Amino acid sequence: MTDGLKRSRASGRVTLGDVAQAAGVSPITASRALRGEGGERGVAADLVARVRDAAARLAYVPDPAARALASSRSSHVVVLIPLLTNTLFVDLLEAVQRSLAPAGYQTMIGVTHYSAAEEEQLLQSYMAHRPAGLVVTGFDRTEASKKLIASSGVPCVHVMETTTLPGVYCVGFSQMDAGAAITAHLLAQGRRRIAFVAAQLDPRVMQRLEGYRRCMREAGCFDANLELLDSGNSSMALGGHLLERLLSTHPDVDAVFFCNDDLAQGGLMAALRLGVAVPTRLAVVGFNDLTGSDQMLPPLTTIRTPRVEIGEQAAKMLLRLMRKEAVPQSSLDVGYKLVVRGSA
Amino acid sequence: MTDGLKRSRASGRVTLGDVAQAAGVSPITASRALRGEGGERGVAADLVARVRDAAARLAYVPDPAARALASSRSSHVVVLIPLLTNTLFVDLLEAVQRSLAPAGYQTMIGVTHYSAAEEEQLLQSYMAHRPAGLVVTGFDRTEASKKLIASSGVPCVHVMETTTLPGVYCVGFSQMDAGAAITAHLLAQGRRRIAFVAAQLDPRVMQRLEGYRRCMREAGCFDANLELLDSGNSSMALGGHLLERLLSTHPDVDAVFFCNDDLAQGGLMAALRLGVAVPTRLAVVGFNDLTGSDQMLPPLTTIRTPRVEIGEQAAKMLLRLMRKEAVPQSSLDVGYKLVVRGSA
DNA sequence: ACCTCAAAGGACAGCGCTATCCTAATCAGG
DNA sequence: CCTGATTAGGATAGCGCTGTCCTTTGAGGT
Repeated sequence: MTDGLKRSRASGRVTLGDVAQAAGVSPITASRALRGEGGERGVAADLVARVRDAAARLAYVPDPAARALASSRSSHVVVLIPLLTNTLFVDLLEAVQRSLAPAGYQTMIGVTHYSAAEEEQLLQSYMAHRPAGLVVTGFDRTEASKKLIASSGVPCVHVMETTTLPGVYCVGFSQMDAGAAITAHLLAQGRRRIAFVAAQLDPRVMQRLEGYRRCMREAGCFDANLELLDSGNSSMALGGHLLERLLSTHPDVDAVFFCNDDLAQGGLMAALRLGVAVPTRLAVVGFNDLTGSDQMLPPLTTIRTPRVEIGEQAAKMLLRLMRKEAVPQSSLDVGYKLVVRGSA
Repeated sequence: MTDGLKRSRASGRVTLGDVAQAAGVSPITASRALRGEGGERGVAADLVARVRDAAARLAYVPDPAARALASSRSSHVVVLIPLLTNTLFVDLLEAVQRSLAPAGYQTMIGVTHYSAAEEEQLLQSYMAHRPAGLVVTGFDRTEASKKLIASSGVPCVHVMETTTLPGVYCVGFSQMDAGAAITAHLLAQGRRRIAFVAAQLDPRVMQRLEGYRRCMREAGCFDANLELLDSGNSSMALGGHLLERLLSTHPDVDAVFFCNDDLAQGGLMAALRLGVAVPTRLAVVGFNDLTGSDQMLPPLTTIRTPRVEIGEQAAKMLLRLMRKEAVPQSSLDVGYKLVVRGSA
């Protein structure tokens, strides 16, 4: 009952109650006035102004913990990506974060290391935080994870791939089509013995492989021996090793499709080292258009994947879902782009 | 007053109260039993076991929001880094995250883009979350930021640089010494006209520059014209441009010290393109030992910066601070390592 | 046998906010 | 003029946990 003039709490923190008092309204009205964005629940404009003003004057900062406890929804958005060492996902992450921050959402990152089990565990622990939204990579996860997501009721957007399954929100592009497109480019250049070299065999890599196969079959050039799949982690060094191995076992290849740019960059450096002329003797293409690919010698022909746009669109979609607004389309294909440079 | 057998709450969530009831103790005892790590407040061992067992049986997951509200300390650790596109910081971040996760701390990332103003704003908004700890990069920040950190009482560890200021916790290494060390290596190879090429002129880059200057002066080789500083963002492309510019204006240089590996990698590719023999005609060194530097042609001589160890040690130090344990030393120098490869 | 003191467990209250129900006021239609 | 629908604002009651006392118990000293 002892009301100070400004701060009633012992903690010294400015609370919603202080703002309400300063504005001459009840705490609930202050709460509603401050939150009211868009689909607000009718608070008179002059009251809103008065509350806003009081909040600004007192430098009021809402307490996310109290808000989360009372509403059982936090201001966190959990983003689950396979790896932080692949700039692809870092770009995606940054785009999501940049798009969500202005709306007051905090991003929490989980790294799954391409492991469905690890993802499940991360989900389990992050769900305790009652996140407001969820962004996950691809569709390849355990049944338990899927159930966890579905039963939690937390809005979820899947990125990097697309599906036409109803009720599943996703932003991505067709990895298979992109794989086929760059293979077609090599075929159009007159290449016939085109190898597919891959590491880090995640679902998206396998889809690119399918695109490659489809295209090679249609051209009558398919040969299963031209596929070199390595389960190791993708890196420049591995790309170099794989190219050496490929050239020694299949000296007749005239083009290589590396499933990722870091492998391709390593391959390109190995070719330089070995004195293999690119693109004359051997055409080389990559995938993703990562940093540095345009600086190689020769510059790398690749598929530019729109991860920034994917991140932005996913954030936009998630924002709608979190606000319970209508989402125009649950599956968004943002396409890809063939970037032709010197290597093919 | 209606007590169900298992779940008393309408939300269906298993609460601490449920666990306490199942274990036959009061909620506070359950709370203490479950939290008690190390410096616990005497709860009998058998009770602890009973509570732990009950929690496991009911699959109890504590609510971070409720915990944060009641204790005014969340389980979040805020990590502020300049950039997410520099693998240096990503490695650091991942190490911190990996070290903190087992202790139950969630990492929240803030990207400052090398801007003290942006950092201040991030701090302001993140502090509302009452983080349990803080990891920040370097010491270069606004007075307001410093005050915000100090007055909040949130434990804070500074990374990448060190200081002997009392009461300031930091883990890093001497950027200046490292800069001097690699310059000394070039001098030892008989190089005399050693250029310093830099972009992204953050405080740490300037410290490397100071190390370079000190070393060059001592060797009687100092020439201010050999410094090429560019305020743009560091990238391979820029490294290439800068090397070209340098060679055209100062054809007599016999070595280049790039302040960061991405610049150096770009420089190396440019040298290949231009037909400049490395290291015969021109020695090239970088800094940080980033991904791909060992795959260049020739492989890049550089300073390996121990960002993973910095991350781990910073996390360890922060953990101690958060638990109010004694910290052996407030300033930890983890050193650096000269990695000699083909380019110098 | 008395008193003191420390240790273990519990009762109580409240962190700061919002969901939910409720009241008062406004307005159109018969 | 009355009724019922609609709206704006408020009172109440927690969300799930932990800080801060307070009570109980038993050991140890004299």
